[in-house]
Amino acid sequence: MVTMADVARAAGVSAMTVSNVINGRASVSADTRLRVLDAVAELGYQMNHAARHLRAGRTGAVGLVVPELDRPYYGQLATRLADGLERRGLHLVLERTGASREGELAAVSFARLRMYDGVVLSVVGLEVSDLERLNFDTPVVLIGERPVPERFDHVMMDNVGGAKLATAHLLASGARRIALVGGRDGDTEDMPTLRTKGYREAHAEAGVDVDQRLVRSAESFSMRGGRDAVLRLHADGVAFDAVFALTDATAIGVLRGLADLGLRVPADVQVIGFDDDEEAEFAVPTLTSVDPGNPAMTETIVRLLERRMMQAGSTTLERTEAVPPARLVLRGSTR
Amino acid sequence: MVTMADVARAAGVSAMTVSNVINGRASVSADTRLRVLDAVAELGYQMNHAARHLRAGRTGAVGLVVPELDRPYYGQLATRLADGLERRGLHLVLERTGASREGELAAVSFARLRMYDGVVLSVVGLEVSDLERLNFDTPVVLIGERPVPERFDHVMMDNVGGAKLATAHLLASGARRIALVGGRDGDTEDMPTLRTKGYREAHAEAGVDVDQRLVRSAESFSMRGGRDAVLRLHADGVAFDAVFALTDATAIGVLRGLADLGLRVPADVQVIGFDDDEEAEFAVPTLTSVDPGNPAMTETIVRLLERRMMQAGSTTLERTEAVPPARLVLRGSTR
DNA sequence: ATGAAAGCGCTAACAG
DNA sequence: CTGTTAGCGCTTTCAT
Repeated sequence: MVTMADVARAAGVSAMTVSNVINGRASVSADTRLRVLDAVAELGYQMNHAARHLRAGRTGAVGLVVPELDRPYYGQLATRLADGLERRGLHLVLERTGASREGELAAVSFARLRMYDGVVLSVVGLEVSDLERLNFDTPVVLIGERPVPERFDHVMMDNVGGAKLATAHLLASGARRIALVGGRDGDTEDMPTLRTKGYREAHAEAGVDVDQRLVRSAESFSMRGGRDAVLRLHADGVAFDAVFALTDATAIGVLRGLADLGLRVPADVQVIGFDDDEEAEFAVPTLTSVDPGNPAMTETIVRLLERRMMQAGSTTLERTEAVPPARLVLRGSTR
Repeated sequence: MVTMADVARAAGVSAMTVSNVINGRASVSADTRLRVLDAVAELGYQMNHAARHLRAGRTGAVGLVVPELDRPYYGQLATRLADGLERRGLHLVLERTGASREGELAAVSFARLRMYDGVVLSVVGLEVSDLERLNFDTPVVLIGERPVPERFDHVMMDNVGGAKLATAHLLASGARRIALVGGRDGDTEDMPTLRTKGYREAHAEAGVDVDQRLVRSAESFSMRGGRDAVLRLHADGVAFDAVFALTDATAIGVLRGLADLGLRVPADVQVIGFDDDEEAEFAVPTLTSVDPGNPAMTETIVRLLERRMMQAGSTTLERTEAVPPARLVLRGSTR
């Protein structure tokens, strides 16, 4: 292990000067800087991040904590965030919670989050009370749909509005029996409940009744969940002329299920998803989807994080709750 | 900030005893343990990982470093690895290199990798010489297709064999003009070159000539890259009765491109991908793909990593190069 | 079964 | 412009 002290000795300076050179701090003579850099190269010195972190409290990394690593939505979000952060000299690191609020998360993850200068936390499945306990002073921006404690910045999608947009479009194009795949009526303000609310509001405004059997929960918001739900719907003999799937991944599964059933999209059944994942543009047929304003969300997240990371004890900062407007992107799965 | 010393004071013991309790080390009386745990709960103490890391050299985290965060293959690999590692009490953290071997990676990432107890590194775009410089003693398992320095464990796909399998299947089913999307002839042993080699070998064995115009590079191994390549192929007036796409993401793009062109799959054109991503099962039509032995790879990676993490100075360990056998998974995109 | 002392490698604060 | 001192919060080692 080569330490700064080793480099200092080799260059004939103090460890402090090495530190100053490595961190590009002002006031090091060009000559000294060169000698130090030579020594660094010669010895193959690499910074010990743990030591810097302990002493300076800074890691240079931002953590993005999501429920699952294999959902396109999160992968694409991570990419956008990583791009935005890199422009500001920060490095993105991705972790998963496993979407379960149990043990692992509460016990391990919360302590781990202090490894980062800032954290973007997707709160699917976490209770407000869990978040209350998050009492370290790392800047945190929450994303996702659950209600969150007052003190956190929160960036969320317009779930109700977006779902309403999608449903209204289907109704306007003549659909009268719109299956809601992944839908759920409940009193918790989670993603499925909110999008279901938008679905119902659109129906109410159009004066169309909702057949309760059309609202189908899915085992997960995955491709498999979408396909299985639509196959079950059909097996149960429930007729439908359109599907609003609660996520794009689910919608891709729905398209697959409809193909299994020999139903044509959009001729027999129209389909709309939510998220505007890149997959939507390449599905067969291409998938109409609700764009929740992904670029705006990214921009906002980075800005909020940066703001809190600037100010150390940022309790004075006003708390922001941002909801970019949703927008419908029309593609081949609707008429 | 609540430290161990604070907890120790509250519990009327020494910091050392707190440490022993927290780490579940033996030899703490049940009574003392209880008092310490009470104090921990009361004060809301959370371990400072940076300090532990600096002192003990252990983080409990394994890093997976991949070129891109928004490729299904890597997301799914990460999920499998995280599952495997969690069973052994380790935590997976995902980082991206951006697939460029420039600056950022060499300068920042290598030092950052010491943040982990072990590292799984996907080496797309890295040169052997870069890896040689990776001279910290963190256990590393390399994945990906580039040749790697002697001292690293390496888990790779059977690129040549898998590509040969796919191509041979297409030839056997009567295809005579198989477009190779993403293909490239070269002398570097990278993924495209190796898969192209398998494609050519299958042709040679079947005694079928390859029209050089059928070997098309793609801008990237993404959906967009696949679609664009197939559209260009058509625009150039090159006839083809099958497509072997170098990755599943590329193949999904190819399916989209063929739909744009009004070509039916598999009636007019058969398609095979590589990776056996979950997407293959849900594409329209479902996608025949080369399964590189993903579960076996995961298992091997975890085992190799664990082995080196057990042994501190593991230079004595024999180095392993693992290549699980590839297998063709037949689905609806082939006849 | 518990504690005291020392120090991991770095950098803030100050001195020269 | 450069160096000295001290200490971040934990754990290793050795005593008791």
